[in-house]
Amino acid sequence: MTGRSTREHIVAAADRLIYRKGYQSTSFSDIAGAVRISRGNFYHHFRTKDEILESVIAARLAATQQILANWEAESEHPADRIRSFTHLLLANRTKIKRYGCPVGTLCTELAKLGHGSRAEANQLLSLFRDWLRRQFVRLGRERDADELALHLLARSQGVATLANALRDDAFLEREVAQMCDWLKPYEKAGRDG
Amino acid sequence: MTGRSTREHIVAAADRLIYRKGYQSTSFSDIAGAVRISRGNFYHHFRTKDEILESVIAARLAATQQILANWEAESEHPADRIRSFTHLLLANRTKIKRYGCPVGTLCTELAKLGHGSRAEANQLLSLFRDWLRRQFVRLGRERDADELALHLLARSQGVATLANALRDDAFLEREVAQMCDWLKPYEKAGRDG
DNA sequence: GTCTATAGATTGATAGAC
DNA sequence: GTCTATCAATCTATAGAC
Repeated sequence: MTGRSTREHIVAAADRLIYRKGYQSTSFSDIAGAVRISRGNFYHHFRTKDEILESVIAARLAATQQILANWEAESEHPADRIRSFTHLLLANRTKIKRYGCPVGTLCTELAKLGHGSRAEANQLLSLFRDWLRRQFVRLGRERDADELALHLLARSQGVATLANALRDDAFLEREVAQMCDWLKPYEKAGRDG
Repeated sequence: MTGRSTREHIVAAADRLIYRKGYQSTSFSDIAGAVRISRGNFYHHFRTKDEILESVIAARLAATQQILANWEAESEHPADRIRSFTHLLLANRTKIKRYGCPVGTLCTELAKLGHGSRAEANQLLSLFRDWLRRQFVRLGRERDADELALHLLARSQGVATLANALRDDAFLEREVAQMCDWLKPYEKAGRDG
């Protein structure tokens, strides 16, 4: 029980607040209040607000890679792994209904702000995209694996956006089930091949 | 040629800026600069920034209803009308790649801000939802017309989100084509019934 | 109806004591 | 490493002259 460093506390609080309120709406005062430190103490750990964002994105990238690695460890068959991805929407349903997808909403906000960390935020999408692509390759879809990955990514983004706006549980469950239905033909082909 | 009133100019400029930069990022200075009036003059036309947002949403609701009415006038068959909806993504591709979907990004931002006009922004989604639902009813899908409408709405939201993040034209065209493919079975059933 | 001037709050960021 | 005090800029909003 070493306890996390102040820097780690700052990143964790900023991560949470940026997800809930958005980057621009999250002020130093907000983060300072959450971490219980003074605003001035911030600049001992980070030079600018943008630097905090960079650390938050880096932390999310690391966490995402961990999730993807876990899904690979939990299931051998690619179709099961892809289902783990779609079920993220169900596992995080409460937060998604309240705050949307943490990846999609950040990418959208940074795009509108013309923010310099937009590319780094997009890497979060790329992690899922590349991981899904590899699963479809293993299902024998080398030819269109990336298209299929982007299709599923887009579907889940759209579901998160509408689930957030409408706060509709039935819709969310229905769409996840449909994504799994959509996957079935590819799964069969994978087992055949 | 009566010319638009100052108030209309303000709403038009705010609409454009809110789409491009987001609501929170759009300041009175930004709008004043675009309309070429002083900041103080604002408050002769609107009491608060939130009131401008309300007017912008009202203008978008009116414009959306006009678009839907046009689609109905242009095509008699519901499937053709639904295709008009999906082709919005192509017609507005340049803006969507830069700024995302004006409806989805506004709903997402207002949800994160916990803004009072969130419900009004969601009415923009409802306009599309209800209109699509009516088209599916006319295709003989009374039972699941609303589900189908939400499905298509979610798909288009996801496509807009990813097209914005990735700035990928091929992806956008591919997904719109796939939405049209998805529609075909319902269209046939509609013609049969 | 438009302007200038300014209030009052908050923002990101800095300086320096402890 | 944490604090208080403060700066300069920006924001929404108001008051009042013209």
